[in-house]
Amino acid sequence: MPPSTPGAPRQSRPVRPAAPPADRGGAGGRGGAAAGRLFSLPPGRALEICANLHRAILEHRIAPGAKLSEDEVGELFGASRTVARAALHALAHSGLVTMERNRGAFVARPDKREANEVFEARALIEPRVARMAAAHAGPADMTALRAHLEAEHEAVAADDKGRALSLSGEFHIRLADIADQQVLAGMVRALVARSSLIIALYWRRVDATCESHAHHALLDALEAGDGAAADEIMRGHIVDLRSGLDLGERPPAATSLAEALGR
Amino acid sequence: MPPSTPGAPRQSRPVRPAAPPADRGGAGGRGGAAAGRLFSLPPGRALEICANLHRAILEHRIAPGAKLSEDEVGELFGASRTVARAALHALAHSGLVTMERNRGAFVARPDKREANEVFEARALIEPRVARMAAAHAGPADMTALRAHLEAEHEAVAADDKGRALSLSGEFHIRLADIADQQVLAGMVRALVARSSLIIALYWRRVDATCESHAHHALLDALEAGDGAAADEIMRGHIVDLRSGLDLGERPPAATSLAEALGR
DNA sequence: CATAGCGCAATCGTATACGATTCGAGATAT
DNA sequence: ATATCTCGAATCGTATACGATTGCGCTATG
Repeated sequence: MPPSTPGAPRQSRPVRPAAPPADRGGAGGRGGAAAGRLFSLPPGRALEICANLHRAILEHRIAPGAKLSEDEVGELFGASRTVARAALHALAHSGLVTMERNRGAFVARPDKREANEVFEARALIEPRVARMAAAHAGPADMTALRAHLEAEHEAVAADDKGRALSLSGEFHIRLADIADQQVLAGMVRALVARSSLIIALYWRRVDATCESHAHHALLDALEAGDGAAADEIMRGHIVDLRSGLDLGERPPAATSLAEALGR
Repeated sequence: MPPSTPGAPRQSRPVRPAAPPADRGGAGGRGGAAAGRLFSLPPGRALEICANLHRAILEHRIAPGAKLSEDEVGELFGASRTVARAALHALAHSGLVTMERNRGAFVARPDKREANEVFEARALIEPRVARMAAAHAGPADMTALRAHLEAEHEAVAADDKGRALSLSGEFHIRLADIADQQVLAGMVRALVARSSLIIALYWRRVDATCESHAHHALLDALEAGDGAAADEIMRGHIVDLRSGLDLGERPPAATSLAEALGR
């Protein structure tokens, strides 16, 4: 319909937020359609923008603290400010951006305290999710997970940090979907997203990012249907992740801004 | 302040959705300001509408399934559709309303499955929160909690079901605030809100609603600084709550609509 | 030279307008 | 009498317009 009208003077490169419009759906097992929704937005342009920004942030293509002007976002995606605004609000609710009245939206910059809280929450929730996943995983799920790990390896091999991190987080989300717990899955989604911000700010370990063998171990536990093992492995994995953060340091000074996104 | 410009032809009484504009702040202990925010909206009219609808839903003044027309909500609160829309979106993000494209917003009607998931999540999260609260609670917190229990009793004595339920839920939120865990507190807030919808749909126990002595027992555990006890009591409390639901029954047919809110 | 006052540009908040979609009532044919 | 089709009202989705607020740079002054 209307969006195709590229003729408009609005050129401004589309910033190519990431890959094609490929939506992640598909592969997942029984998860179902509704379970995969990141935001509680009705399908539409706003959701598309939301998903794109979400990915861009998760892949560290936009730095924490960057300003997300409504005008800019709108023009960038060829939509009006109204739509951009809705997308930013959705992002704000998921904790990825903060909004200040009459000031605008900014990519969130979780402080040390919040970072600790996020990982404490993950340490509480995800082991249980892993346990449930072990109880629910079917052959199709295992196949999908194996393919996912493969993709993770490829990203690491290609030294594509952003994508590797993104996939690593997505692994946790897939587990939640397999566990067939939509409520917990929603929480995991939000926590993983915020974790990405935290990692962007406080990560200190330079070596193999999240490519720890924990994911493989989890796969094994799931295959064996060993819920207790999955629980324990996940707990250790989260603790390990947190240990890779430097939570004694003060948040690095606010980085420049939107221009840090490649402009 | 600014909206005083009543000159506009828009009269429509503000509908006084519930009680005075009393915001719940204050009493809470160290929680702080930011912790108490229900929605990630910048202060403004939208937040006010959001909070009002939120309370109305939590007090069962609006039934699950009721339609929330943008026009209607807007005129009801003397705001334009734009603002109403933002408020409804915020509510949708917190899971209290569902939005269907080109159809509108409706108060959510969690199905049996979702109800179970919500209480499973609460059974996982809240015991831990209670344990943390026991470790953090100070004298001021205890005083506030005692006052809160007092209010709960009063509401029950006055046979004000809606308010009693609302206060009962708020008790759980206060615990999360005392625990000084904003992330978990946010989750508890959302879960409590959804629980209210679930109770509206599936509650079967007619006797003393949530006025079980569990809250008193929790108070005692907190006072003694006994985290383990608080954990266990809370777990039992959640299980008890869930046992009061009839999750074998099919959701009652959708009630009329917004007019059920007293207008 | 440092500081306070002032004006302007940028951005957000809100309202309104118009096109698109959906659902339901009424008419018509079988 | 029932089922189907068509048309219309209601409601949402999106765009645009205007007023308000904020922050910043410039100028004037002690």
